[in-house]
Amino acid sequence: MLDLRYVCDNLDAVRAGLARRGGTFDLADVAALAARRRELLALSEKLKAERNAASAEIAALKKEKKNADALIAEMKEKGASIREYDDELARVETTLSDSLLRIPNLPHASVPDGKDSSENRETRRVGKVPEFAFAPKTHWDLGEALNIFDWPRAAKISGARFTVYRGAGARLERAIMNFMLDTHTANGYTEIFPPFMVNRESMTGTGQLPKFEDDAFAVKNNGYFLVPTAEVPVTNLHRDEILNAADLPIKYCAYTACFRAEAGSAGRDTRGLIRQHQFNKVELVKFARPENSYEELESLTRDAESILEKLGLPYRVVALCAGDMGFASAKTYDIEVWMPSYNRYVEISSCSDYEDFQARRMNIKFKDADGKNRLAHTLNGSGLAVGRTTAAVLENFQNPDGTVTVPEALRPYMGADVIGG
RNA sequence: GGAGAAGUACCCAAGCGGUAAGGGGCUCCCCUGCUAAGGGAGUAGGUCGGUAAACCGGCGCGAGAGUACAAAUCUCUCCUUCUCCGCCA
Repeated sequence: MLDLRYVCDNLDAVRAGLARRGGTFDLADVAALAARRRELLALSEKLKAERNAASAEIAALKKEKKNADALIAEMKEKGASIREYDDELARVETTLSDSLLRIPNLPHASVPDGKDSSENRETRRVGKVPEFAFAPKTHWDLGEALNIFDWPRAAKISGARFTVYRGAGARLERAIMNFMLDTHTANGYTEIFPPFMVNRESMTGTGQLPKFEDDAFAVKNNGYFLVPTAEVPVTNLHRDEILNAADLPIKYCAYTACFRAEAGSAGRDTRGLIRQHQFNKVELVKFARPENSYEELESLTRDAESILEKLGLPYRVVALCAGDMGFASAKTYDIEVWMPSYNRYVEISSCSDYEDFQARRMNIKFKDADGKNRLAHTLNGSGLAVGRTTAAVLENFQNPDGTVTVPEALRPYMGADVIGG
């Protein structure tokens, strides 16, 4: 959520920033509602001050057993006016906050212009893309031949876009998860294991609601949502809190299963592990001081990349252009791993600085050196998507005979050097 | 799932229609070689508005609604915690 006062005082700058994302937003409405809100507040508060003074008088009169009927009658009328103002105020504030909650974040100045992913800017490329002396297989063909994935049965017990892992496949997924968590905790991130269902307030706090309700799975009998990412429960840990400034930056890592409706992506990535209704992910979350949150974004991105480096998987980092960024983000780097079956780099992590956009929704502050409360900055990034990492390991380390060499870093977790054979 | 109890500040806690007691802690001061003890004063977070500040005002007793001139106090709905019962990995 943008700061209402800032929006009203800088209408043109805000319009220009939002225009970089594409789409149009009716800010005139917001400004008009904000002005009306201030008017109503002034009217209502003046009467309330009078009422408070009169209440004290009435109490004093009653104590002295004197008649207060005239004053009470007068206050009765004022009370009716207060109610009218407050009713309109409530309507104005509801509309206003609903509008604000649907306006995306402003892109940071360093974010490149552009309308979609074709205009993202490559920042760096690491590792060597493998050249196979044989025709490499896709991870779904490899997986079926090795009997480590069972999609027909996943479809039977659940439906499309679900996977059953078995044997070495299940073990590999778990090995990768543990390797990621161990790496991040060794690097100063505190491990969190949060609930996989959250309430509406949490989904609103990180920005999934109210605008993107169709993308989430809602639980029918209690109104909870299945988490689309650990970002939601973990960032909301500190909702409505004033953090100790000395504790910043706070760094968390968390594994959760992630659940996404994938509305609107019918027909895309229908085979393999790339796009699932349920997938595993290890997430990194930071709470930072505003003055160095962009440094924290750089280091968070590096921390996510370190997983790919340790595994020996080739990847690149791209800075998303303004038109391709997520709703709440001020700046995003995607990390893309080389996926032989796609013959291109495929997103495996998205690292974002939200500045105070989420913190304002969630009311997350910290006490400054001069004792003032300021909004914290929140950041997060996948560290990494586990299923896509499994796919990348299988494809990049496959051998001509259909076996897969286990990367060195995973061997202690796998208890094996090779899958199959 | 059933029955009961409770939610007031950093902590404990009183108040149960008429401007939010008290204690601990914390901050400052006094008193003492130092410390401890003692004495005094201050201490309702936040947030919204006038307005950038001083200052003034609105809201605030778990959340939201209602009754009333006036709500921590009365009514309703919800949330959380605790106790007992039931069920359960």
